[in-house]
Amino acid sequence: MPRLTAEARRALTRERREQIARAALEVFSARGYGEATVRSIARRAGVAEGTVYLYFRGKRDLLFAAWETVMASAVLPSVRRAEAAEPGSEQDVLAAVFRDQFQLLLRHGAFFRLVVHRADVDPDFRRSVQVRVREFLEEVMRMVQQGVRRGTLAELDPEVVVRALGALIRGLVLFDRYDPKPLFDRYSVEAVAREVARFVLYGLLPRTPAGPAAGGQP
Amino acid sequence: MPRLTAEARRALTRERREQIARAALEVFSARGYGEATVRSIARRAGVAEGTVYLYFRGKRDLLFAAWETVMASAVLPSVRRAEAAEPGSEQDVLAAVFRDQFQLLLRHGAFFRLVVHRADVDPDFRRSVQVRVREFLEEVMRMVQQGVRRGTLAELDPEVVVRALGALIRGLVLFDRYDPKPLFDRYSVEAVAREVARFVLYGLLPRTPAGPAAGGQP
Amino acid sequence: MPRLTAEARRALTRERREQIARAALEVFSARGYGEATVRSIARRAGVAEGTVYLYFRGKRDLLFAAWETVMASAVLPSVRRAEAAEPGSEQDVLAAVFRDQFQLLLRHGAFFRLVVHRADVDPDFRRSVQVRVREFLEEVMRMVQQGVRRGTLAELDPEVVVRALGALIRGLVLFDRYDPKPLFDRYSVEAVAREVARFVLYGLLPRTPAGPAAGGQP
Amino acid sequence: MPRLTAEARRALTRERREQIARAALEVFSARGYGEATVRSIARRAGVAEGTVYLYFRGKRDLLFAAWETVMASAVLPSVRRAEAAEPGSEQDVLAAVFRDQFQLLLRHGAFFRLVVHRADVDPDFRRSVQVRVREFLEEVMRMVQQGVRRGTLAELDPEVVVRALGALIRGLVLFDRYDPKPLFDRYSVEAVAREVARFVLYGLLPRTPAGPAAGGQP
DNA sequence: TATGAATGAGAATTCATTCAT
DNA sequence: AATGAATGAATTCTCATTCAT
Repeated sequence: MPRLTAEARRALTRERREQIARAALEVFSARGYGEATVRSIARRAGVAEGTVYLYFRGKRDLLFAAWETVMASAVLPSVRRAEAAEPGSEQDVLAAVFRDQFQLLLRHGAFFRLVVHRADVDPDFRRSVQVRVREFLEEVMRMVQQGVRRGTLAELDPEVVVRALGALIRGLVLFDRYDPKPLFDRYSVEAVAREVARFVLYGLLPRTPAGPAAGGQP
Repeated sequence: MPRLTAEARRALTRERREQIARAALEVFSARGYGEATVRSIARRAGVAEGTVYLYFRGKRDLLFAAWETVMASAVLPSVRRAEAAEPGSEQDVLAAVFRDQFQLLLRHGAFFRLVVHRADVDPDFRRSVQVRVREFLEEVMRMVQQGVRRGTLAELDPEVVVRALGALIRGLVLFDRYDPKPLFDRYSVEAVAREVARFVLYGLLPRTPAGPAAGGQP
Repeated sequence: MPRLTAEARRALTRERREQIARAALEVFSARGYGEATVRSIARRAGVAEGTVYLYFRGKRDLLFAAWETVMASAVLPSVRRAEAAEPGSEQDVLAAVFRDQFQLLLRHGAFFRLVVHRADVDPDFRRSVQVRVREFLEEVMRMVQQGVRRGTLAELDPEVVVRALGALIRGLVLFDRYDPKPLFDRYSVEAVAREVARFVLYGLLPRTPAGPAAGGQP
Repeated sequence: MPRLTAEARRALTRERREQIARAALEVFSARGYGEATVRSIARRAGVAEGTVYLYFRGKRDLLFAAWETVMASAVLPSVRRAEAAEPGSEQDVLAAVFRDQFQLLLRHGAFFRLVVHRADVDPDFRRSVQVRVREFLEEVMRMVQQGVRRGTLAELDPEVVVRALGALIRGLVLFDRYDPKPLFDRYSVEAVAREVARFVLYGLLPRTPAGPAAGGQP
């Protein structure tokens, strides 16, 4: 005897699903995949163990859901937003993108590290991850190509540069935790983003006129 | 009455240990930590299950051993070797370091991804990882500082730059696997190393044809 | 949505616990602690192996539960019951206590022997046993002291006498099994109890025919 | 190439056996049967694990050997010695026997408790134990019967009295450990033996002329 | 004889999943 | 839909025993 419209019911169901998925995200982040138990996820979501199986096929399915939950908190928009909002210098746009990415990765660091590993072990999950990575890379790629076309970026191989930038972003944050003196404990996200942007644009070589790269700048 | 000298015995023991540690490395890399069973490790090492426990305290200990096995294949020396062997341009040294690191990470990619995750879950293991990361970072730091002092490198914040380089190196390789069109499937390690070095030295901004960036191209 | 009231559920849970504890008691009695397997206990209780762990923390916990199960079948009340029900001669009261104790010990002989040993090995379990032993000794002590005060018992050191009686009771039954011609195979519990009471009251020295010791014989 | 005579060799072998059996006794006493490992016994005996199997068929055999080791330290002689050395009063003889038994049981308390339990579980071992128990009981029995014949002991059923005395002896010591205020911590072996002998001879009834047993004594 | 490395059977315990209520 | 008790497969680890040296 349904008292709710089909739509209201579907909304409730979706909400319940998300509630459990969020719980899974938290538990996976804290304990890893193998150590996380369905029971602990159910408890954190405030439902019974059996209930989890009404919304998900099993533990594995919970990982997919947790991943989608994280990705739903906007990876993609960041690039476009940055382009739109800060049409200023190349450097500003770059710094903004860095900042957004850093924030996302920082919030879910442990989970990303789990994902990176888990994708090795579970081919289906790997495909799921790759979809998102591709989307992100394509965005950055477009941006770089545009810069090259406009003449505002050097003619480096975009294939490589794009990946280098991605690696820089993810790597800086994901590995920071293992750093004896973690960067993000000592510098603000803003500051790191600015400095990395400088580095990414001008490289390591000194900019004095005597430097080997001197005069090469417009 | 031992027929073997104490030394010969110790050598055999060490060899056995390494044999099992290598098997653990392989199984962990292929299956992850939770899914790897001591039995499968024993089988791959060609010993009985119980034998594993003669050489290691338990499954967890096998992870530590696998990690040491990987690190024993020289992370650290690579920097010094590069400096010594190629005293030429800054760019050449850098490219050489990149290349060595890439090779190590590529060989044990899945295991590094496991390590990165596992260190989140197991605090003791995290400490074990941090020791090695610190060693590596200190080496690179020395190199960068030297460059700055000599005036051959720009005055960027070394704290940040060092981490950016580390992230670049690890990130490029570790995440390549999740790339829809993996870089290292299409370019040689050598080529990627060269292009990344160019990027790292000169940045993304365009240079005049006379700049040294151009000289790096055939 | 539980179909059963919370109380009904709790009753079922208690019943299940007791069912498994009884099975544990039987298996421990038959095989000892080390040789008893959780699987065999589960089988005897008619449940799956995992179910045991829903009610008990582990094998060790089963031993504690079995011990409480045995002690729940009233050690302590026997003394009071005897005093209340048979207010007649000292000898009759004593015989009644002996009889009750004998019956309890006989029913769970093997388990008591296990307990006596197990308490050596497991300090926590020893404490658990001591609680019950103390309770029993205090009861008997009260009885003896009362007798001395009334002048109906000789002025022996009660500390020693109490323990002698305890030893007599437990010892007679527990060690009977190792007797080549077990006492309790040949005499009724009643008969042994009567004869031991006579011995305990009048000692081994001979008495004149007029002595009360004679009156106890048909 | 035997350098020793067959006899000398046999002596060495016997010594080795005893050395290992003593080690077994110690380890069994400390840890129980299930928890004792052959390795720990070998270590304590100062030999290799494999060596144990040259002298004993297996772990079970070590228990038999430990038991024989204990019994070899004279249970039996005590009664005869007592009779021979102290031909005085009945009470003195009894006290002497008690004393000897107490001492033996106290020295190997934990082991006797293990034996008492172990005999339940292992039928062969039970038979081994019964042989010794029988020997002891027959000795005491002879003593009691003699007393009765001589008219120095009351005409109690000797079957029962013998067992009561045995239970008293073993029980007092074996269970003392579980006593909240252990007797043997507070009284000397001598004192307990004396008081128990008094009890055993005269019983619990008061000896004043007004007492029910009064005048009953020769 | 003596050794101790190797074996592998067996035990306790955990936990994803099912299903009667 | 929701529950959570029950299941039993699978895993880690121990240890008595064997056997090549």
